[in-house]
Amino acid sequence: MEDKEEKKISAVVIRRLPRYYRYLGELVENDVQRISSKELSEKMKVTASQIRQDLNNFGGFGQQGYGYNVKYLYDKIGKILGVNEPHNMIVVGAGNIGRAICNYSDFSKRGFVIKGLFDNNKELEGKEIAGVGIYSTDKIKDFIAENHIEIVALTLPKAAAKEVASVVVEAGIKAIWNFAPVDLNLPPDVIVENVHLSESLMRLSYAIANNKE
Amino acid sequence: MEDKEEKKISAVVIRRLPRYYRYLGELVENDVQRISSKELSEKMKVTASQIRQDLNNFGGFGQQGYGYNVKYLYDKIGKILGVNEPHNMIVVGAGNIGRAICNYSDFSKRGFVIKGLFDNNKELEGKEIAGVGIYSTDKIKDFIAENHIEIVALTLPKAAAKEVASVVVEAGIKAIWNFAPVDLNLPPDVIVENVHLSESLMRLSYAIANNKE
DNA sequence: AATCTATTTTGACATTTTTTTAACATTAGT
DNA sequence: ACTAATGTTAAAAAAATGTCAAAATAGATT
Repeated sequence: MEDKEEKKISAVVIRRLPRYYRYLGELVENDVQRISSKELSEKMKVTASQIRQDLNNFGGFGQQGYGYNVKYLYDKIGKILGVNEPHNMIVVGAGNIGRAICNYSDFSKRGFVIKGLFDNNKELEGKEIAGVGIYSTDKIKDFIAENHIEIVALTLPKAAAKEVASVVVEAGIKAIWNFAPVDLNLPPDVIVENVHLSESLMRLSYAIANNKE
Repeated sequence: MEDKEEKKISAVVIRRLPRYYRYLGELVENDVQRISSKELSEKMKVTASQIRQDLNNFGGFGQQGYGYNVKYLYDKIGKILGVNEPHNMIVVGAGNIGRAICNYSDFSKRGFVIKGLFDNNKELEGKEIAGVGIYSTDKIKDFIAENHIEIVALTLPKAAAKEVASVVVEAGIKAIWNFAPVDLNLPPDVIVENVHLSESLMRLSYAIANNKE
């Protein structure tokens, strides 16, 4: 076994990285050259120790007595997160959320390129939204093969989401961004990132009910 | 100090509750009367121990030798999450995400009642989306006071989100559902639930980059 | 320009806290 | 009486925090 190097990074760490990335991006924009874990921790309201610990999972990006070079660290985290190279993506379901994703230019800035929007509504076929062409759902499989699609966003009702999920997995897709309120049970090598708005809202309502101090 | 009963429930537990609630809801729909933590754990792919542990944070809802009564447990969790009584809500920002929220009927089923949609675009004023009236942003403060609004959803660019956040907090709002890619730094008694789509997508791209096994 | 000193700050590790999993005694159902 | 399954306690694992030696900087001094 030559996998001695493969230390698995825990999910809680990964969950924090994009936030670091966002803050560092703002610093880059403001031409800040360097930052210490202490300073960053104050901005972000986490402990400096955690920031250093998290970063050291991937190697030492800082320098003692100096801190971190902002641009360098930003690029490093970007690379870790895989936003240094483009990812082709399609969206299935041309409802409001599907359209919102197509319209949201931040994704393409980060290298997430939306190649097509799919919907069962025949009337939409041939039209486009924010420059993204709309196609009939039955063309998904071919489209995936022909356009090197890596990510499929599902913005559909739950039954439809399940169906489409198995179709695209058959077509070789390994990454699904799921907005339907359902757990897609897919093979273990398929990654599903869920965005469950109802659950998010319920957490908020829990907090409201228990906000007495 | 008479707060001896106030054991703080950890955030990871709360994060799991809505998912239990969803599964139990499906069981209710399918007229399932009872379920054991073991059975539920197999469906949900978590340990039975965790389910029991989580539920026992709030008291014993089950019965030894029997399991849990589905409907009873469903209602109990619903009550814990605060979805047993309605919450009035407004959405600020009539872009795609704002409209998606207004259109999504599941929220109102759960008692989240959208009373108004606000936008700076004067042309939208007076119109409505999915039965929700659209108003000018400068009317927010009065509207909150007159309509007993509890939750404000912010579906705006980050600068605008920050501005509106401080306005609504001044108006007494304690719960914000934030879709803008920014950390709203608000007083500690104001709860912010973030939905950061870019961060979600980056976690997916991290997983893609590290999906070799 | 070189050297010294005080200060800063990382990376590593030790400790503490939290979270998860396992074990089991107890209770209810069959 | 036997089985099933909870609630609870204990153990294990994971995560967060605190500590500190080593390294580098920045400033002072020669």
